[in-house]
Formats: sequence, structure tokens, C-alpha cells
Amino acid sequence: MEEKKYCYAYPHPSVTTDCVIFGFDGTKLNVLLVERGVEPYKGRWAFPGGFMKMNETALEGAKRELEEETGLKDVYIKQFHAFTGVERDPRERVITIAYYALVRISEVKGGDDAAKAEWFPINSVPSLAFDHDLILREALDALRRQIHFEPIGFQLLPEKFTMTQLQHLYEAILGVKFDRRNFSNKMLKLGLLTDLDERITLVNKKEAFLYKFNPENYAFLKEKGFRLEF
Amino acid sequence: MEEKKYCYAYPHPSVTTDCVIFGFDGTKLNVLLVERGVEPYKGRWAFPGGFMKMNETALEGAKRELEEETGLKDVYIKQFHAFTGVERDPRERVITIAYYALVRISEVKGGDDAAKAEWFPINSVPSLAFDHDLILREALDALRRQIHFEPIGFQLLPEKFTMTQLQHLYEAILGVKFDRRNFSNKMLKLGLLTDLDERITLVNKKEAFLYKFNPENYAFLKEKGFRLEF
DNA sequence: TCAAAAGTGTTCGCTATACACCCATGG
DNA sequence: CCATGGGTGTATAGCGAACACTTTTGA
Repeated sequence: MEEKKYCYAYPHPSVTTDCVIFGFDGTKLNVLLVERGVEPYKGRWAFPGGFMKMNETALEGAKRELEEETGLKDVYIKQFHAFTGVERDPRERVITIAYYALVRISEVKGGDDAAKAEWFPINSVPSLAFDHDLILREALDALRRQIHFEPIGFQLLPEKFTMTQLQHLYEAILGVKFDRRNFSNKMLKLGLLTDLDERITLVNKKEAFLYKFNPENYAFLKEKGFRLEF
Repeated sequence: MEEKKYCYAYPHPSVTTDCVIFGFDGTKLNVLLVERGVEPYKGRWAFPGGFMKMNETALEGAKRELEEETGLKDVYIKQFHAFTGVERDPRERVITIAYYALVRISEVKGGDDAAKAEWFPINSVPSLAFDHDLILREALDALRRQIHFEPIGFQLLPEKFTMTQLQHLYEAILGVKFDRRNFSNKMLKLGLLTDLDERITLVNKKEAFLYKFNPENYAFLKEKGFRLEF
């Protein structure tokens, strides 16, 4: 029997952070899941997460989990909801503060954890542990809403990318189709892109222009207030 | 010395819910604050809040606090952020899950609590207890963002209202000015309003048309996806 | 008589959207 | 030779934004 030495006059819940890690494979939006090695829900897939420590904020905890799982620091990460269902963990009352992160799949190293980790396209995610099915739905909603206010999509692409890649990313996130010419015109008019005057030879020997995100212009646009319309 | 009978193998934080209650007085957006009667921050203003109980969700806790303070049930309430700063409460580690609610000031009854409660225009809020200054800023940001996706403003107006009242509300929330004719045209074209074919005599004996929010049309519009552009 | 507030339509410019052809490559 | 995918420009319709005068009342 473990020793229970932290005592309070009133019951306290456990607090965890969970991290929905999004990646883009060039065609589809993916999430990184880990397979649970212990009960409850042993063998089921879940989002990486863990207990918040008493000397760190939830954000710091989420970043710690993210780095343990991917080796990445300094990635885009955002709190989107706290899940507080009374029965969401069968062991004890656990609330979780959930974050989503946007990473480049190619930069992800295998996690420190022994736990098996795997990317799943968001349309092919199996039934998850705990209430993580709900967490995924809410994360997607939050991502789709946030993309109207911040050009966060760039966090999912390599530094240099083609217009078609960018379009496919927006189509994958928002679940819609755009006209190639209109998408390109709108994006270029926004002024968020730097044309690198450089071409890449694609698999089919076609040559495509490369662009990169222009953070300076973004900061300027944000200052005077703007919205991404899609 | 109080008895500490709830014990855990690892330290657990306290979890509270706080509720930013917005009301509209016809001209300005207001928040309801309560004066703290005990230390810490005794005598300072703060948002109503309290400890989450082990058999209720954070949302249920926030609704309970809201009803205790205003007598109101079934109001619009939305979780917007969890605040987890390590030092945000000097007594012990406390995280708070924060909600904002939209109420009609005229329907608010004095709270059950002995605590003094008072409405403050958002531009005249004094320095608040804990990190509640930050909570207010985040609540306002969240409200302003959410209003682009949901016509939540109606929750702050009486059932019947004039176009000018509605315009003043949007101006107060978003901090901008609109042209009367353009605002009216846009609103009517959206189809969210029912024209009551009824007039009200204002204080200056002018006659103004009355409208009400049309939830059926809203449900229909939401179904096929729409955005409020302001 | 002056200020404040409500009712009412039109014009202009911009932007969103729809749309087609050429070219190079690989199969 | 056909399918795929990238590059490029225009025309139209609808929307956003700017804008003025009249009327009534209270101060």
C-alpha cells in the first residue's frame, strides 16, 4: 500500500495535461497517439499526457509532455479546453487541461517513453481511451476556429513550401476544397508570404515556386487588426 | 487546527471555478464583481467563484456560483480558459477554470451571499484580487472572438429590443462604431431577426421598431455554416 | 432655436468567385 | 497519346462602406 502523505481538509481532484499533437503529411491532417501500457484502457490509444506538477503551470506541463514525446521544443501550443467530467477516469476524480500543438512530422523524433507512438489521420482514429474521442473533436473545432484569427497553418509545413502544399493543408484542416487560382491570389494578396524566387522540382519533374511564411508582415498585419477569410 | 482527512500519494491542487458575468446597461458592457470579505485580498473586488465539488463538473460548479450570485438559471455560459499560475493564490496551489456568462442586468436579483456585489463598466474596473485582471482581459478576448461565430449578443438584451440597442451592444463589445444604416441593413439581411411590427416609444418620444432574435433561423443558418462579419 | 436621435436608399469600388487553356512529364 | 499537375488572367455579381435629409422632442 502506497503511503498517502499529502492531506487536505477537503477532497482535491487530480489535474493532468493532455496534448493533441497535429501533424500534416502533405495530404492529410494527423494526430500523434500513444498506446496505453497499463490499466485502465490498457492497449487503447490515447493522447500523450500526464500529471501537472505542483511547481509548474499547466502550459509548462504540456510542453514537457510534448518534448518527452517528440523531442521538440518551441512549437506552437495552445490550451483549448479543460475536461472535468466526474467519471472520466475510473480510478479517481481527474480533470485534464487539454492543449493542441502543431508540429512538423519530419522533425519528430521517437519519444523517450517506451510507449508505442503512432500518427493517425484524423479520419482514421480508432476509439480512444477515457474521453479522448471528445477531446479530439474539441481540439479540431478549436483549431478550425483559431485558424481564422492566426495563420497557424505554417507551423505544420516545412520552412519552404509550395502554394499547393499550403492549399492542401488548409483543405485538410477545414475540410473544404478551394480553386487553385483563387487560393493563390488571396494568399499572395494577404502579404503573409515571401516569394523565395526559387523552384523545387517535384516528383513528376514539374517545377513549383517556393514560399515561406513572413512573420514580420504577420506582426504588422496583426497590429492593425485583420482576419483570415476562408 | 482543522482536520485534514483527504490524503493522496501525490500533492493535488485545489480547483475552483470563476465566473465573469457580463451585462449590458444600454450603453456600456458591465461585469458583476463581489467584494472579498476575507483574506487574502480582503476588501478587493473579484469575480464570483468557488471550489468545484467532487460530484459536479466545472460547468455545474460555475452555474451554481452564477445562480447563487444572480438568481439566474439557464443563461449563456461558456468556459474560456483555465488559469494555472503557480503563485496565483498565496495560500496553496489553486487552479481556476474560468467561465463567462451573459445575463440581462434587469433580471439579476441580489445574491444569496452577504457579500457586496456591484456592476462595473468594463472600462472602469478597479484593480482586482488574485489574477482576476488577467482573467477579465482573457474573458473579453474570448467574448469578442466568439461573437464572430455565434450571435451571443442577444443574450444580453431584453427579449424585445430596438436596432439601435443592438447596435450599441455590438459597439460596446467590439469597441468600434458602425454606420446606422449599414448595421441595420446587414443585420436584417442576415435573417436572425424577427420584425415584431411593433413600436416602442422611447424616452424622447421617438418611435422605434422592435425586433426579437429568431432562434429557428439561427439554427438553420448554423446548420449550413455561416459567419457573422463585423 | 438648437441638439439629439430615428427613419429611410443609393452609389461606388472592391473582392469573392467562377472559369479555360497551355505546357511538361510519366506512364 | 493520355492523364496529371502546375502556371497564368478575366469577367461578373454581390457585398461593404460611405453618405444626407427630414422629423420630432426636450432642453
